[in-house]
Amino acid sequence: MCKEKYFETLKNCHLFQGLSEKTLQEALKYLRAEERSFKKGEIILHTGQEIHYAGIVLEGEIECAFQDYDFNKYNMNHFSEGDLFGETMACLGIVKSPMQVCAVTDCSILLLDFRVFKEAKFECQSLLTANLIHIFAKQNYFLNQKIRMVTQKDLRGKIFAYINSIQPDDNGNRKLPFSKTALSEFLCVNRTALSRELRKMINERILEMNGRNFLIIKKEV
Amino acid sequence: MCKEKYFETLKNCHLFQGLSEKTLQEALKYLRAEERSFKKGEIILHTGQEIHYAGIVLEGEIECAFQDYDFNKYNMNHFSEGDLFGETMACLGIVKSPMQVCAVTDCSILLLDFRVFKEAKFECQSLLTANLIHIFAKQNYFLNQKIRMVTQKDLRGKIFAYINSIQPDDNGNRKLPFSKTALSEFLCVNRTALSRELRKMINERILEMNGRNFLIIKKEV
DNA sequence: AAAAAGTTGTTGCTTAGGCAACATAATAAA
DNA sequence: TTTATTATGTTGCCTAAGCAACAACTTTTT
Repeated sequence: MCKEKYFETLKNCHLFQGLSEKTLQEALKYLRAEERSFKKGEIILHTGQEIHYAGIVLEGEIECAFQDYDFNKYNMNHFSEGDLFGETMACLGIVKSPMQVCAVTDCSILLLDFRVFKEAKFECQSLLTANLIHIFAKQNYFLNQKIRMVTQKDLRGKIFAYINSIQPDDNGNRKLPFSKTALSEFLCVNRTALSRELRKMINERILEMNGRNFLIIKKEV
Repeated sequence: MCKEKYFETLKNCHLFQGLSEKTLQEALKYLRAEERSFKKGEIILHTGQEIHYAGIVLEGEIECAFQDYDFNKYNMNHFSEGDLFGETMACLGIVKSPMQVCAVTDCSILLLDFRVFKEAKFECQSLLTANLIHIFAKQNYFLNQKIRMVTQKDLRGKIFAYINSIQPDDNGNRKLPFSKTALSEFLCVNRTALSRELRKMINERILEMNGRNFLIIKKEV
């Protein structure tokens, strides 16, 4: 369970706002709280690693980032003492982390089992809140994806990130859900530049395009 | 209250998942649901307009965007039938909308008063969920801001968007909470390019810089 | 079916900004 | 204090991608 030492930090954490010491203790038990320590530079959560927990930073600094095949790092977020992280994945029930969490300094983390939030009771209000939480988590996830796409360093990276995010059908075809003009707006790039880059990718046999259908031929290594 | 016509849409909306027809009716009453219609191209919510409501798209398509002083549009999100929007602002209690919501096609919207979600009951679980919702809303807001920054079309725009987001002290000074190197990572730009652009802005007397302290002299018009 | 509105592709021109390569401060660690 | 380490600034080179201007095609509206 949680050490006395971090009590103040927890009381100031938004998640526990308004709770008395006694109920805080109950809440921690309810959430199966567990403390972990990490050294500076240590990876707290690897890309692809399974997660069932959210975490609170008790001490130190951590950061959250996407990492590419070519080890480009896309900075997403910094967390310091009292911050909650990982709640999106935990609430969405995504078990394989799409990003990496890493210790910027030596730090101490409190793990919380967020699966309990999904045990909704069947009266109207708690159902609504459970649903709302799910919506938030989804929206959050979407925004993360969007940031990931728009921060790719070149147009090709953005295109790839987007097309990859579309679920392929049985033949590996990925259908663009809207016009290419809309895609350029979504990716915040110039439409004609998008058109040009797509042409290039097709000429280089990286991609096949048939109207709004895409087929990835050669994965970027 | 809500027309029969849209009952199916509402039942398929994630917010109301798991509710019976009867409880759905109760929930709508509880949330003070009101229907509104908009024509294609019409603005549903202006930048800066006061909001106390979230909304569900009953019919049609809408889009959500930041709009700049120079009328550049930063596409954020599309919503279609059954989608919930505006919940972040509603939950955060931000009354002046930082973005514009606009009808892509003729549409029908159901307004919901989300202030009720904040009437937390004082038992542990409902408090936790209320807090979690707040955290989500904040995180969401943050991600929106971040997208807004990284999608600015030039470096100067990104810098401006970032510096503006820092609360100034009484003298109008804005203190960078981290190193400039970290800023370049956060904005996903090249560090040396950032350094160069800051130099330019200082030479043009747009900005004053003193270590990590910034003073905006001339606001972009 | 005609007109209007929207989508897609193409191709020059131009430049913002990424990158490399360096120097110098400022902090932190030994 | 000395030595690492990390932060910051500068500058030249070069290319990716924004923009304008156009043509052709599709879809929607009347």
